[in-house]
Amino acid sequence: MNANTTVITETMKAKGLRITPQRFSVYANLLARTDHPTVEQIWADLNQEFSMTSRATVYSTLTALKDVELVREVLLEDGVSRFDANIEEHHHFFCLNCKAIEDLAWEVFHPPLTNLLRSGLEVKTYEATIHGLCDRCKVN
Amino acid sequence: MNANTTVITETMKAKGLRITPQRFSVYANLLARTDHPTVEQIWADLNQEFSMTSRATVYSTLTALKDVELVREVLLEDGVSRFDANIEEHHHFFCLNCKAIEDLAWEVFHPPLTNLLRSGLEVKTYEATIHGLCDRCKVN
DNA sequence: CTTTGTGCAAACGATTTGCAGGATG
DNA sequence: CATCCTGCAAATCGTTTGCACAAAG
Repeated sequence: MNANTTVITETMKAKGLRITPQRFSVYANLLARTDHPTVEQIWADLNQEFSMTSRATVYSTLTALKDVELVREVLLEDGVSRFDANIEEHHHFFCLNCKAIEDLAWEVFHPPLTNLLRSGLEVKTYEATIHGLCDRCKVN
Repeated sequence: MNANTTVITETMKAKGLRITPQRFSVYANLLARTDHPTVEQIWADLNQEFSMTSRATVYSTLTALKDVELVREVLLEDGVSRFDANIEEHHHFFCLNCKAIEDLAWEVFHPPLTNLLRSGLEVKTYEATIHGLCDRCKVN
């Protein structure tokens, strides 16, 4: 049990989550990647060598992690939910060609000019998505 | 056939779309509202008095309109696509309580500070969503 | 031991698809 | 009259649910 393992376990415990091998590996997998995987991708990844978890458990684990705000759900494409263990405030870059998703620094956008909003709207949070081409897909 | 009807027909023709009663009414319905309806809502609206179109046709019409950029698809909630005939650049406000969606002026956000982006990313478009409470849902 | 999680299979809801008949340009 | 659209039903796909069993604290 290395340091990282302990950190993950403690983080989950601190949020009141019961630790199981399935939950641990779903969260560890998500923490180790930055590509905003779908349930299917996480599930495939965890079951590559041997059966580790069912799809239904991946779903329920992600719901639990979302409820305690350890992961976020990202909706950029039609028909699939993607997940992100980066819970810092940030924006997203979406490659129109290869559909890759990348995190962007929060400072990339100035806060909204709330004086331009119709009065009556109460702002809680905001976030932006930039659509474009990543370096691999760009025609140079 | 009033002026508005002509405008709608001409707009569609100009984009190379074949005009049918179904297509006309889907687009006219979407133009007349600002609430970003789902397919189900458009379909229910058109079939209130008498049967006007099938769900499948609403889907295919929206796909056609999207392809020629007369409507936009908006993804803010899980599991449903919403549509918007406002094709001007704009942002969205999403009420966390009643799920209502409102268009926001483009100027509400300054353009992204592209110098803060990882070099290699080519920006095409961007848009932001503000999550908050609308006047009806806000506790005063 | 009591509570909560797991996994399977069935259920679901939104969207897509195949195809025969019908309308459009 | 050739092409494209419509509508129905069946199919698909992501996600949820019910339930019996197993594991966690």
